[in-house]
Amino acid sequence: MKGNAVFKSGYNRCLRRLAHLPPGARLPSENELALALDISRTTIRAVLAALEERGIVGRAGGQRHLVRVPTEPDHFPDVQTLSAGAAFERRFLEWILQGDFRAGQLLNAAELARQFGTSTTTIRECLARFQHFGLLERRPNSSWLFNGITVEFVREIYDVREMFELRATRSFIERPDTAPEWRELAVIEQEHRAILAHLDRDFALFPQADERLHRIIHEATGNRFIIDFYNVVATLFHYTYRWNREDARQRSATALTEHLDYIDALRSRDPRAIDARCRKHLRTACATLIGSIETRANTAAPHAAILT
Amino acid sequence: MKGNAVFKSGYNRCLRRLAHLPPGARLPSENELALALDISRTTIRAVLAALEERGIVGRAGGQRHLVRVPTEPDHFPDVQTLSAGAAFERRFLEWILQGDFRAGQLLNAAELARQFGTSTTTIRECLARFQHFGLLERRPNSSWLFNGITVEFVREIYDVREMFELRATRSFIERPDTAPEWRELAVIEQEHRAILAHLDRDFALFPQADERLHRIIHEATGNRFIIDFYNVVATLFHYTYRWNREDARQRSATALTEHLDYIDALRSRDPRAIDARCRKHLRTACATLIGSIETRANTAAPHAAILT
DNA sequence: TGCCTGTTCTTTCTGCATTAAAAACAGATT
DNA sequence: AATCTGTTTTTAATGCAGAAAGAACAGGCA
Repeated sequence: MKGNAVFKSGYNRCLRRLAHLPPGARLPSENELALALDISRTTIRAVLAALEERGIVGRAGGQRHLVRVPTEPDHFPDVQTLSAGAAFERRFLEWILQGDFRAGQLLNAAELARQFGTSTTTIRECLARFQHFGLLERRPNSSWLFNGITVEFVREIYDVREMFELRATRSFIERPDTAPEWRELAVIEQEHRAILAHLDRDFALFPQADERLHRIIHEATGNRFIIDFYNVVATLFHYTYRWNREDARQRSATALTEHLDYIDALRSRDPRAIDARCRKHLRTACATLIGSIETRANTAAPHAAILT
Repeated sequence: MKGNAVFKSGYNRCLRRLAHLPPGARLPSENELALALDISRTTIRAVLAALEERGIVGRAGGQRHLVRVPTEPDHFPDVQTLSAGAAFERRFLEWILQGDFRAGQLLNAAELARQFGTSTTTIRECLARFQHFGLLERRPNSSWLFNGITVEFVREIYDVREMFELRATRSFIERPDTAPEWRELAVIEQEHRAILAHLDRDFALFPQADERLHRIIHEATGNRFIIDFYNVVATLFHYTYRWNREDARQRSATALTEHLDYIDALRSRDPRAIDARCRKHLRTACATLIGSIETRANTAAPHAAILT
């Protein structure tokens, strides 16, 4: 049966909203809440009914009011607020990229379903998405082949990424000075400087800043294929970033500095400077990733084979 | 239940193979057949059992022999040799791209399942694939949005395609003279000349030749993202080629000539010449496609709304 | 009239069951 | 020893059903 993730996430978000109200306050109308939480009125009604049930909300006639201020234990656990598919996607990527699963191994849907406690239907649908990432290959009427994050794979990704990002910078610098992107860029620059200023404390914030900068550049193209590709890249990097924790501080510092140069180049609107800085940064990033793959291959023993 | 498409396609391909043998001839072993038809021995055994049942194949002890030469009516209809998913994919693309379905309309899986006579499971899985094409957008817990082949969409595709193809030519010309790609290119060139020589009769062969040329170039990169993208492009073009039948002959002639120039440039290995010819050809192709979209928008009345 | 809540109907999500296909195993035959 | 066929065990493809979420309809009240 369908897991009521929308209900639970709505319930939690609704609680958070009520926490700001004083006890006794009138609740907003069902329509207002539905709009605010971006779920249907049907679901809001279910949430409100549950809140009444638990004595958090009371009603007089058609009007609802807050009975007591909700507390932390009133919330559902976060895991339950993800749909079966989304939850599996997260856990699966974590498992396959962080764990010891190696390129060339086969995955079977039935086993995964057992392991992750969901149905094969959900598994199949999600694995199909990863095909798109170039991570998995489907072999009809047979198991799935894990292609793995190999050096070759990273080269292919970066090859495309460089093309796309250079192309994106051209769209970016065509924006008029008044465009919101330039303001956003200034904010990103400040964020970078702030991290650099307290590097020892904050270097772990680098991935977010990185994602924000590259995303705004890619999005300037307005090209759905380029943006879609960046989403893939960002997802993969999110999960592979932690492969090599050594020098994380140093690597962040280098990348942040390269970013600042890159931002300067963008401001200058000089294509040559931009190309040079962008290429330089991407090459460093690519080399870093390849480096962690190799470290990983040498250190972690492949005691994988949980699944044949 | 699972439709036995593998069995039926194997059955047909097996028949075709037997048609070359004289009556009374010994059949190859199960293993050999399984390997040759690229299906499992289990399925081959089912096929052979069915052939015995129908008196096409007989057996003495463990040995099978051909009793009578199979004829056309012994085959299964082609439609049944496609898996539920593949069959739906084909019919759906045909329907949505050839029909009057317009950008911005909503699709719902339940209705499609009724219309195409398959289950919603299959529909969902396939629609997910088309997300990748940029054709559809999934809106969780709600219907699918058809983005359509708009002028904007075509511009985005060609923007990426130009980057990829220019990049691919660089890989291509790095191949040594002895590489099989150059031989294949020569064959493609001959094919082009042959079509041009009998243009009035053969211009309908152009799409195949076009696909073959561009594919060999893209594949030279060995980059899975580039090749995957070309697969998307090729599929879309396969279904949109027939939008504007006017001037099909003339358009093919232009493209074929541009291809020949492009091939010459590749042979010269001169990057500038290649870029110029490649760009020119892609711009023509893009303009042609945009032209047919506009024609289509003006002529075909949007009496679509089969689905709300 | 416009917004609210109550109700009903439709559609998606997701687990499960069933059958086709593959894979593994085992004895037989050359 | 290698290859063949017969048999059994697993796994993937796909339809279906039940519950959740969305959408539309309807009466009531400011």
